[in-house]
Amino acid sequence: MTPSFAERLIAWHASHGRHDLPWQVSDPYRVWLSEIMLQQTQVTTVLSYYARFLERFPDVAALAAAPQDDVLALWSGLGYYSRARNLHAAARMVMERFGGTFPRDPAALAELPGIGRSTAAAVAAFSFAVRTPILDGNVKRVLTRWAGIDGFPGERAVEQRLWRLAAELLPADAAAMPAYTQAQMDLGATVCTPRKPACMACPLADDCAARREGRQHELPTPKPKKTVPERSTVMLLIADDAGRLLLEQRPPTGIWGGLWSLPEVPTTLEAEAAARTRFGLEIDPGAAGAELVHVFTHFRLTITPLPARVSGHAPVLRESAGRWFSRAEALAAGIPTPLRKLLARA
DNA sequence: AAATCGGGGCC
DNA sequence: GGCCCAGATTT
Repeated sequence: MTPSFAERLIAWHASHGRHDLPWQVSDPYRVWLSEIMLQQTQVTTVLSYYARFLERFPDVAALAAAPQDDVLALWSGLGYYSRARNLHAAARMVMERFGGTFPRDPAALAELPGIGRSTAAAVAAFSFAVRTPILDGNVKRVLTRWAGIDGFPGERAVEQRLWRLAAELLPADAAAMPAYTQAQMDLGATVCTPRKPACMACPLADDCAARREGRQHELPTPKPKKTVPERSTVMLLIADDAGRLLLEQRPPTGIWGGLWSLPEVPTTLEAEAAARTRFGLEIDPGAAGAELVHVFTHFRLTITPLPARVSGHAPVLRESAGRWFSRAEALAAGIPTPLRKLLARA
């Protein structure tokens, strides 16, 4: 009798899986934090952020008690800043609704902001050995290949089929859930990789549909692609006599939500008027610096940096709309990556 | 169902 | 330059 899907994965994980990751613990706070950081972010990138974050916020109570700016500052550079805002909000909900103790029910976990079905399942499986399936990018890749499932996994029908299959393949023994869940992630990350999968090292190769049909490189079916729009903006580097820069906090939602960034105008022509109306500052713009291209998933942003010196005050002074940051203060704050690059230039 | 959210690693 | 990554939320 050949071992089951789950049995083979667990046996493979025991000898070939990753066992040294810092979030491989049963503390739901640490598991949750790692899962959020690992959403769309690779393990090697997360490691240093995770250590720094835990040092500053060792438990959910410490995180809940912190100001949002502190949380965003530690998140700066990781991207998808709604993750940080949701993390903070969820910490406060855990304190208020659950007295600081994470629920073990995946459905309850999924009601916390930033925790979807798969992340909730991962937290429950790792922390409490709940018998519930995950379906992240790794698992989607493993399952579409092993079962030979065609169609983009982002489509509802395909995704539903994958969830059903993931549930059917769960190990019988709930105690095996932490190892089984980790095994799926590790197999996807180290063997069943997007390019050049190491099928010779795969415990599922014997009955893998994609391997049998030579379709490893066709599955999962890629997302239909579209052309990305181009956008441009001018970022004002307004400096005072002390050389400090004027930053403003971005709206809580949207791109770089809640982060501190440079004031922006559509074109250099609007710079002086914007400084006057928004901040009550008279400025003397210099020559525009070299353009900086920043690529997002869904558009390309060309940034023109425009340095300017404060030359006086308008009748109505509104510096409260912004805040003066020294270079060191700016680098320590929650700022988007392009600003970090601009600060590194001079 | 599609769009919105970033940034880094990798080929 | 394109694709990928331990996705969730909004529209």
